[in-house]
Amino acid sequence: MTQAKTGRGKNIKPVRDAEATQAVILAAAEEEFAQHGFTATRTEAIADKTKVAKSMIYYYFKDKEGLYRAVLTRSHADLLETIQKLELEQLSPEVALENFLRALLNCVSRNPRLPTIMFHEAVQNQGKYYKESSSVNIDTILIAILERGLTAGVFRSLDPFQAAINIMGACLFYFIGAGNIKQFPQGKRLLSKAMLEQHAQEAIALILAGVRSS
Amino acid sequence: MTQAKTGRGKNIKPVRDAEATQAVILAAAEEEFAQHGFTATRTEAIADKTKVAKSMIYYYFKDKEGLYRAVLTRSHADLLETIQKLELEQLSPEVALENFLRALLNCVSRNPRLPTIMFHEAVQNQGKYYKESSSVNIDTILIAILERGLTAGVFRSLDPFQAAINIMGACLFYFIGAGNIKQFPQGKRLLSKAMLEQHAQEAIALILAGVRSS
DNA sequence: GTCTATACGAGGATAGAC
DNA sequence: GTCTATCCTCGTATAGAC
Repeated sequence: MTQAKTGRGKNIKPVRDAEATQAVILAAAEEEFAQHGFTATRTEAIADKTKVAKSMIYYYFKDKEGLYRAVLTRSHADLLETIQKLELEQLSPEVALENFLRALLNCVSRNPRLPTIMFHEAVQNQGKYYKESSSVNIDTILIAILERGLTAGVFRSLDPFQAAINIMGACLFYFIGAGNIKQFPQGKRLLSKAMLEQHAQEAIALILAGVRSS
Repeated sequence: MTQAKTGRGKNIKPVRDAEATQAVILAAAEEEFAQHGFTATRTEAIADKTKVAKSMIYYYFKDKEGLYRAVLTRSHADLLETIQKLELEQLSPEVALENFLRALLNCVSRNPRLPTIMFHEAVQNQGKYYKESSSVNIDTILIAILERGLTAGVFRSLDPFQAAINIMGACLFYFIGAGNIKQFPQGKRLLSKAMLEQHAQEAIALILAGVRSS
């Protein structure tokens, strides 16, 4: 997609690649929306980051809201596909749960902006756009796994709905709190590869131990 | 503090109570900041909600940022005091953990805006104001409990730092996701008294089972 | 202490040249 | 397709009467 720039006489500027430009805008928008949410994000901040003109946003995405929708759907679709590919219904509840968690954590580790995007959407917009962008959601999938494990007797007695939320929290809060947490004295780099892997391990261990029966 | 209004001739308006006005503004601001975060909150929205003039915000709190700081410090202090009163160092790690969780969940159940305020602060402002407003933080307290339990051998082998974050997540994500979650088909009222109590129970059970050794 | 009216800057969106 | 220049609304903050 990103073919060679059509740089003739002048040294850098003229790019002229519709797809590339859109991709660049989307990437920058994702960062900005992830940090600030819809309202507080400035279109100019996105433009500055991309080094394309602000008006390109309106050319490709109509307005700020259109761009927001685009970011939201893309992020969410990415996560949802990954999870659905696992075909968790085929597996035993314990294995299904572990695979689910591993995939989820892997996905958000690759794109740590995802949790904060969803968070902003949930809090600021009360899930308005979120709802539009998908019929199925991942919580439902997790609930189903927990229910199967309950009836099979491999999980301890718990409320699937409540447990699903708390499990998601144990996985995702890390990314949401990252900004705050890095202010701590020890000043660890939470999004380094090593720390992300450790987080995945720790979260999975906590959850599996937390739901197992006996 | 909120003494009788000095309503003479006219039917409602003239209140003239500095403390009361400040309190009203603070309460409204807390709601708005909790939903929208600092930047996206409109001072006018706060004023509309309070039915006092917008300029009162500037009179009492200098500017939007001053008001934000006030909200943040108050929320945080409330939570921190509650936890510190427990004198957890005196207790065994298991009991300390359970009391900690119970107090935390009780506190945020009474004020469900607290988690979203802290979250916005973490994500949008990277914990800038948060850091100012307190030297100690609750995560540190939780980490200490986990470390004590580790050396005592009552908790399974885990990383206290990582575990503390994930535990907080299991408790608080419920409130952060509430906006999104209520869009679900079943449409439960997540902030009803019954549901909040169930959440506390479920979260505590999950965490205790998750950290216990053997 | 409280209100109304307003100044002023920031930011979303568009026009039109290239 | 991309840019620059510009319009105009919205939102913070202040002035000044009561």
